[in-house]
Amino acid sequence: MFRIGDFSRLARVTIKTLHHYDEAGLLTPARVDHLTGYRYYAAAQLETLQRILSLKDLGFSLDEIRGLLERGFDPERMTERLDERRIQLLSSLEAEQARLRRLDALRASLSGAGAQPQSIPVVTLREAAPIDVHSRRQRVASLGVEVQKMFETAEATVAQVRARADASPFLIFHDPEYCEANADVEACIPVKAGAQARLDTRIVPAESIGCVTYRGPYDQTPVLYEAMLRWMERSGLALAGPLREVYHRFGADQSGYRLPNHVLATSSADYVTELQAPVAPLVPTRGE
Amino acid sequence: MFRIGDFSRLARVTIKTLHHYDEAGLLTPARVDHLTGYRYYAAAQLETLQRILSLKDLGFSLDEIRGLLERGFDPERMTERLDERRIQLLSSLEAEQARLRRLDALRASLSGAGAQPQSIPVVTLREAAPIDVHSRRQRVASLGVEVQKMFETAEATVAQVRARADASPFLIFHDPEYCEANADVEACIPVKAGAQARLDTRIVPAESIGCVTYRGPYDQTPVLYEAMLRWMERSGLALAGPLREVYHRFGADQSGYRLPNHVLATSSADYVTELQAPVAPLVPTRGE
DNA sequence: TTGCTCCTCACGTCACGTGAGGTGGC
DNA sequence: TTGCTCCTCACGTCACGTGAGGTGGC
Repeated sequence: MFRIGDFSRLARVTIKTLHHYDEAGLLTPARVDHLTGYRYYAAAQLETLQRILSLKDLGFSLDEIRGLLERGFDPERMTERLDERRIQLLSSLEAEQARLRRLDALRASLSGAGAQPQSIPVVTLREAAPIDVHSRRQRVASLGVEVQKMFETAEATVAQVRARADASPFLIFHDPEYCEANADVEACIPVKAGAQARLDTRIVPAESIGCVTYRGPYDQTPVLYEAMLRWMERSGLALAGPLREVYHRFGADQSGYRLPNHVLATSSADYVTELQAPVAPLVPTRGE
Repeated sequence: MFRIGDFSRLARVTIKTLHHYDEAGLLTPARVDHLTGYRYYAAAQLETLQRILSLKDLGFSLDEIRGLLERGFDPERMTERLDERRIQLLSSLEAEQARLRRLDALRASLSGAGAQPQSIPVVTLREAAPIDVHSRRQRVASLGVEVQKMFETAEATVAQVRARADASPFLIFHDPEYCEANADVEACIPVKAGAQARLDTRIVPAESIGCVTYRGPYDQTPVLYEAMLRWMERSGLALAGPLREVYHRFGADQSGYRLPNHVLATSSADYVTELQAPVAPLVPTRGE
């Protein structure tokens, strides 16, 4: 039998940790003195503790460890849990590597001449979920009235079958380079899942995207597109799909459909627009 | 001005996060209605929020971010912080990769025939700090009385100058393979830092070591040595220095010196011994 | 007897999440 | 007027860390 202090020294954990494992029902002392409350541990419990610490090191929570150890040892369940953890670990490894790339990018941009608060990126990287849309695609002479018309008719069509989802409409630029004249564009209206029966829909797939949001008239897009490209370059990312512009707040005609008030702007100064660029790492990430 | 709900949607954070940043003094709303307490955010604050999120993503705490952003932008301080974070990130990346190797090792040992609770390793990996010792090294015919004598005289020598540190004595096996006959061994007594003036000392350097602790007579060492080797192989680790055995609780003569009671055992059944193997990854870890 | 070990509350950490219960805005 | 948005407590999360204040053991 070991007193808690000796036991903790041998296992190189704190007494508080042992208290905690006792409370959590993970490792109950072999004997507890009824009068003094002193905890005494058996030599064999040193091994149990090491197993607990091994599993904790692999990233399991104390609850999971209790589940894995308490009712006998089930190698199959253990294998399953390990496989789950493996996947989590791999993706967190990739995430950390991406983080490191972004950190290096920021560092590099600071050591350049124009070190300014502007160096801290406003572009954010996120994983976009797949989204159902009703869309119309065509080539337009310029990004003006023609595009507006595409959205109006698409909105009206979706409104007729009451399939509008509560998400912002967006425009996809299908040309390899962003261009404003003679552009191949697709106007997309998010629709509810399950609207395929009543409507011509397609799914915009899940992607990693870089995003920047800005307020004001649309003429800022080219500037932000440049900023986006610089960010991608510094972050070690490459364009992996067509660019798109999401309209969070905008002006609309509303003939044949109705939009909630909070998405409508009366002045172009109040427009809220987001530029999105699907991206993929230039350096392929190491997986298996 | 945006209401908090719109602002949070645009930035893809929760309202609660904005509340939290307000409380933390990180991002105070441009205007707060005195009557209703409603928070209103300016369009320019969207950028500030993105910068905050960028830095948070790189792993900075909210406190650190406040420090970096609040009193003007200091590129030098930022660069310093980034460099610190870079080091942390690199080492956590290495740790995660090692974790993955250990997970795979455990997984492999489970799919083998003898899937048993024993598969969960009791060997633990840790970083040992450098340690000052007084030692004597010699070749001994067997690991018995001769070794004991080495420890007794070393303890007595250390005791004379009152330089004993509160740590367990250990034996280093200098032969390339663990052997019990005609072995080149070194008995080490931990001493206080600053004892070099009065005593012949050396420093056992910092190392990554695999450890197993057991209780009972010394005859278990060979068995645990085997277990240690199997663990190293599965974990992708190689022996990187001489093996050692640490005596946490043992029998002693105490002629010419005194040990605290809790390290003394009256029966060999109560001995507590730890086997330590300095290790290094077989696959060199990727750094820069 | 003295100092050391151990005990049980109770609160803190970090970045929010999750209700409860209530009020303002369109 | 109704439903929606927003508000402020207040407590929970996870694996312990950090005292406070007190008692047993050698």
